Amino acid sequence: MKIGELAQRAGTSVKTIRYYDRVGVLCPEERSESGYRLYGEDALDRYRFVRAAQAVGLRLGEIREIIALRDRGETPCGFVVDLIGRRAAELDARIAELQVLRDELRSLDRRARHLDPRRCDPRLVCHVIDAGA
Amino acid sequence: MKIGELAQRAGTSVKTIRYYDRVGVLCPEERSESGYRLYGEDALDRYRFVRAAQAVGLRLGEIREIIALRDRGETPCGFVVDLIGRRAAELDARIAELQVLRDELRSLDRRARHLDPRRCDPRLVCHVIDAGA
DNA sequence: CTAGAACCTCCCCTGGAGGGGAGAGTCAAG
DNA sequence: CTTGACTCTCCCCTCCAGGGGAGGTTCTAG
Repeated sequence: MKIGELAQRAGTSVKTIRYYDRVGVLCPEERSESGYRLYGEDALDRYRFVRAAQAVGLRLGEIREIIALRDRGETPCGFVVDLIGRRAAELDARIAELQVLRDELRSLDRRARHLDPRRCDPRLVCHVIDAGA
Repeated sequence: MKIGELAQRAGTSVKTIRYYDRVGVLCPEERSESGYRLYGEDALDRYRFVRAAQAVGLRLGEIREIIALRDRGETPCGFVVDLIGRRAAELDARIAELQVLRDELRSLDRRARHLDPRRCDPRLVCHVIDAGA
């Protein structure tokens, strides 16, 4: 199967499939004499795996490592478990940061509603934000 | 005051100050004959305002708009309140997304610990992720 | 007067996952 | 035989807030 058919059956773009080849997560089985990428049926499963892994927040570089382990005959489970554990911890930290920021915005918002714009200090750009700094 | 002194007193880099000029959030009062940026004392307050606005998640383009309103003699409060309200709503949405993702990762993690790597289907890249797809 | 510090503009680089398009080769049907 | 669809590689562009450095002025202290 050539790249166009794979892209269509996978419901994605030719550009994406080429990009996946380039970063090493979905390489063609072989090339035709003229250099066309040729894929087998399993390319479709591989594509779905890549998407599933992306959907849980893994980056293509990490997905490539998982695939490389598998291709070396090792079971990547341990690596994957580590990876998702770390990613979950990172997410926790990120979520906490965003919550702090959101709470700050909410309190700025509440305070701003009690401020009178006419009592703005003309020397400041905006007392809503200056006051919150 | 020239750019180097401003950068030092503000505790930032010359590059950053030049960048702020370029995007229009902190422009010099004037230029010397030789083209050097010359700043007044208020540049320091302006700088702090920009940093405060960045700290609550506003982008330089938005900060520029706030400053532009102010420079046109309008009070940007309404605009700012809208902006932070929208940003807070965006953050809520983003936080919810990340929480979903994190919960998914946690459940993958829990399930993975009960799987036996030796029972991995060799045709799959990784049953941990495939199973979660 | 001269060395070196400070300043200028201009251009490329980062990271992630591709998108857009140029220019050229290849393949199938009419 | 030709046309049009498909494919190839290569290069630039996106977003964001700058960082790095080249190559060229200008200022300042000794």
